[in-house]
Amino acid sequence: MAASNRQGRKKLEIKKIEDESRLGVSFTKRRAGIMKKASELCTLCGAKAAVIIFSPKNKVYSFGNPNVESVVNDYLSGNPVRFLDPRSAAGTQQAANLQALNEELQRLEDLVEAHQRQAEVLDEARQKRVDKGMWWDQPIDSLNLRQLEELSDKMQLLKVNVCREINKQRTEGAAAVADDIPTFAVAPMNTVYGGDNLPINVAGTSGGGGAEGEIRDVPSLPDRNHSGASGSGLN
Amino acid sequence: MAASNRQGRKKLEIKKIEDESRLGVSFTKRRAGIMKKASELCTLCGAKAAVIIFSPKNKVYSFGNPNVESVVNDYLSGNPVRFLDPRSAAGTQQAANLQALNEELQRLEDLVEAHQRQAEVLDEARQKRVDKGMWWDQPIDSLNLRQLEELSDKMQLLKVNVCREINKQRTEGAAAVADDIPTFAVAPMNTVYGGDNLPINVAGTSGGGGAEGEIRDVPSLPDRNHSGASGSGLN
DNA sequence: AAGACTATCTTTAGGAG
DNA sequence: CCTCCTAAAGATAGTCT
Repeated sequence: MAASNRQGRKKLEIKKIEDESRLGVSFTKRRAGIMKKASELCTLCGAKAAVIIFSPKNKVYSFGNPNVESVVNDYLSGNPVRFLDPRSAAGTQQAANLQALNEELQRLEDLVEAHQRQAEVLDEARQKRVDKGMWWDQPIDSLNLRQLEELSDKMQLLKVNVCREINKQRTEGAAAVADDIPTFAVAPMNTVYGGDNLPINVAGTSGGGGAEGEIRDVPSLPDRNHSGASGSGLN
Repeated sequence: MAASNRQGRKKLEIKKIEDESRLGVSFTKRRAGIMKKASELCTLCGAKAAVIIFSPKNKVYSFGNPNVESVVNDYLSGNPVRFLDPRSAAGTQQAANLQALNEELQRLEDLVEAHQRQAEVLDEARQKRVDKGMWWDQPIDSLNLRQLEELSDKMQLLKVNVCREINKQRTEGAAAVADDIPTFAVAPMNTVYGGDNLPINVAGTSGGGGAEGEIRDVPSLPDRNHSGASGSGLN
């Protein structure tokens, strides 16, 4: 009914909306829009895509074709990781740090590999023993256990080194960043920040206004078939 | 240029585009559109978001605010815990890096702890059973084994993330920070850090773009399923 | 807070260079 | 592969129910 004097859309500057209630409405509308666009892209072009959005209140919304996990997985595993190149910092103290870190990483990797092999062997071996009715043979997992502990040790070490390395880098570039940001530490890492005791999705980003975002464009990588589509209820 | 008979937009059905060349053009345009929308959503509403798109030819494109890793990590772990005050470096790229790294480190710590506990329990339990003469009880190490494999997976992931973060921090500083609307500039992540590009992951494409895609909306933590033994060792 | 409406702004198919 | 153009299709801010 009514007057036809309805207002139409007004141009909106792309900057943080301060009005909470409008922000919420816009968020909902735009979120839906993005999801729709993403699904259209998938349908039209046969692309695989994932969209993950955390509302300002940290609720999660996501879209994925064929599903989020698969896409994220491919993304993660498709980004080749190179060890750090000490040469780029040749002669500096950093070079030494990187060198140490690299060694740590290498050892870590070796361990992982060894463990994977070990796991296979273990499984196979046990299966074999079981098949033969030698289900009592058990010294095997004490070995397993030792490896596990070694692994833990290595991880601790890695963590320490990474912390130290990061701290060093941060101090060096302090000019730009300024301020005394809490230092990375191995021990006191339990200082929970964020205050609120939300059971799950809490994000402490509060103050941050920035919204630059990062965009990347990587050459390629073949992908593997992952199917599956889990359905999930809306909330 | 003769005729000014320019055609305007035509309605397009939302179904797979068969014409390869048109598909490519549409893909490019729509992909850019989605990225833009996502960044606008982040700016307007202060949301965190990540978009990952695989072209039909499996090239990867992504957007993330504050960065893909962080959002994906939060999505995967469902519990963003902050240990550093993000505000101290609010808005800077470093803040994002530190945050992501911190998350990884926390997870690492948790893993180590869990495994140490596990190791103790295992050892104790077995000892107890052995003492009681129940040396036949062995289902225990099948569990052990599963955990081991999961651990390996996580370490792999950890390594990836740590490496990337470190590299990012090292290369930063020279990188001009484009202000303004996030330019969808290409940041060649694959640029060699260690020397050369190694062949990385493989995966079968099977362009089957299904169709639908899955949309989810959860206030709580999503499932953390990511089994799949991705083959190949990147790195 | 959820829909409906509408005027307007934004995206993009198709085509040309 | 791009960029630019046009005009139609689509998304949506503001408003009212």
